[in-house]
Amino acid sequence: MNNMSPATKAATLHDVAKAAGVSLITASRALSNPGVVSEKTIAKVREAVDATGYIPNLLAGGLKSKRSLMVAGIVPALAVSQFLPTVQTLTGELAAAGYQLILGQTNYDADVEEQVLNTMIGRQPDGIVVTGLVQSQKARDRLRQSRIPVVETWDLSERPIDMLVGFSHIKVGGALGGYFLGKGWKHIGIASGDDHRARMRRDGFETTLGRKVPTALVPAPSSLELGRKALGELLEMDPKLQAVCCSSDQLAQGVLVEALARGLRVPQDLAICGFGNADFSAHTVPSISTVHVDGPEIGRLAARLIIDRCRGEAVSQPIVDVGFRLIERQTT
Amino acid sequence: MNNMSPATKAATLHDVAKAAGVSLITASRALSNPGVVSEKTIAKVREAVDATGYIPNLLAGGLKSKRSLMVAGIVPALAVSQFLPTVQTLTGELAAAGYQLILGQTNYDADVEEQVLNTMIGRQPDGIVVTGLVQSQKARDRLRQSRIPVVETWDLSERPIDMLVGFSHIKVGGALGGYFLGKGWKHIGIASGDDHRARMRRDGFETTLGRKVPTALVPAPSSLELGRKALGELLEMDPKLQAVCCSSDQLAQGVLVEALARGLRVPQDLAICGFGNADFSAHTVPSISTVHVDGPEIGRLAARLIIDRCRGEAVSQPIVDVGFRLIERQTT
DNA sequence: CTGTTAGCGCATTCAT
DNA sequence: ATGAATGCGCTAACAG
Repeated sequence: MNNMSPATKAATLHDVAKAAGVSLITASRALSNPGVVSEKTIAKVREAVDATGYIPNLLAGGLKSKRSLMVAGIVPALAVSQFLPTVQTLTGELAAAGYQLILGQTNYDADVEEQVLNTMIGRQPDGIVVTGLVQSQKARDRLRQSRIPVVETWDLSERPIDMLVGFSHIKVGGALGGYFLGKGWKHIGIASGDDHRARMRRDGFETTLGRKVPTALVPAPSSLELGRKALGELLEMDPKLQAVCCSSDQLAQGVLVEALARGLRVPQDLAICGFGNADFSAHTVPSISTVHVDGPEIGRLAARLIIDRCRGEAVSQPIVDVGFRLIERQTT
Repeated sequence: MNNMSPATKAATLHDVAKAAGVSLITASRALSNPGVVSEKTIAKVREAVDATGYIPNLLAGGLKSKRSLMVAGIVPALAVSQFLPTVQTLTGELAAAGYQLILGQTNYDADVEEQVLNTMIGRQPDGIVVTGLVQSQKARDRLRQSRIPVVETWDLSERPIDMLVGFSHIKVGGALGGYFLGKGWKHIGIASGDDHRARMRRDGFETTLGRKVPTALVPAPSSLELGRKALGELLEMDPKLQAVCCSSDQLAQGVLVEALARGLRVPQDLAICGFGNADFSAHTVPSISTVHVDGPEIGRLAARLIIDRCRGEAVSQPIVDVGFRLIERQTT
């Protein structure tokens, strides 16, 4: 290895070429397109790279080649655990293909979202992955105009900006409504975050039940604490409460804890259902019934779509419905 | 607003300048350094920006100005909930200052970490924030040589690569050990992840107790499920188990659930202590004793250090110990 | 206050 | 298989 003074300027491809005794472009090709360069030259260049400690400047490469090898990922807030498996898988799959993820947070605010997306476009990402549908129409137009591959996720729409991997929250709500109907519960409550997707599930739920349902709304991010509070509110609205439908497993766990603390038997006195199939839900006592969504798969597919598009391959199915699955456990 | 055909090439600063009837550089200054440009010119340029739908190419700007306005953030895995508040705050604070975060995941693997850091350096970030200390010596050397501001976090070291915001895991373990000693518990067990920092806390714990402690090791990421399993293992090792020290609140919650499921009274039959002060820990029944670490503050300080350094301001305190705090709740 | 010139580091033409 | 020239889009330096 080398032993350059720490103040030395970073080596450029120019330095590598000089050290290897070849031209700039040959060094470039040896590294990024070795197929067209002789073995011997490649070896020399490799050696020069080690000697100089060269690290390619991806900014410069991206500027010229129009491929930044970056993908923007937009979430409402990182701590929304709902999306974590998706973002984690997305990041990993992209990294495996040589892409890095730039993170943006919208705080559930359409104006911030628009702002963030603008900045992201300026970074010339090779793709943009958004959790949820992009709210602002201005941002949608701009994204479409930018010709950057876009994947909206965790929701369904007839007219995505470009591509989409998600599922129908209306249908989730409907399925839950049907399940609650089948159980014959009359005194039902909802504990729900007040974000867009939770509202849609609630709409689907109430539509299937054919009536409005008493609801405790909680701010994001939902948590065990808020679930406990929500149950308190719901019991005040309806002391005969038999079952609660929650917009997340965190809330459901809170409702469960509060119910047990109040001496209610679950599910005999109070049934509880969550959403998201969090890692803990199968292992609480009693275990939490919920709706499973394959978060990692959403991330994987989103990465696949972006990468295929970047490679110029035709994307045969730009809208993927990954569906969902009711999981019946002990709380119902 | 405009109504360009969607196939139109993206507007460049050149187009804006032409539309505004000024030179390229004036347009540039009107946008990035308005102080030195007349009101009238700025207005004209602003208008031209709207008309053309111009979005600055930050790749090009960064190449020339040597300020990419990007910061690399490295985590073992995004789903390690321990770090989420830090990363979320970091991302937010950086965004507020005009910087975006590029995410990298190491999967607790030193080779992957080295690889990821190399790629990151190639993106010319204005700063790098790492959770934990960088393991690979090669990577440390390279980072130092790169002259990029680096903040290591969530740990303490006499010789960080550059800057550091964290606390001593040895001391956390020591404090927990002292607390357990004070309680007079004899039959003690540890449920611990097998990552570097958890090991250090365990070392500190055992050192203070003056003996080895039966340990159930669990793989990352720790979870409620693994906590339940761990208690099973610990009870097999020592049926008289009185107290368990866990490396995360997720594990602690699992131990709690399993203990209650086995009919043990907590804390009378079994005391439990966690680490991290997760959002749920204060609200379980019984609530979980734990060690509080200010994750958001770590993110905020890391952002501050990077930003100050980028602005050329002297950083008076490159090593910040944010400390920790034992929180005694009902499980002890 | 505004403009001209130059070049960041690399990859895509073309040529040899 | 290798090389020379050109420019990606922007901003830092210097002029005026």
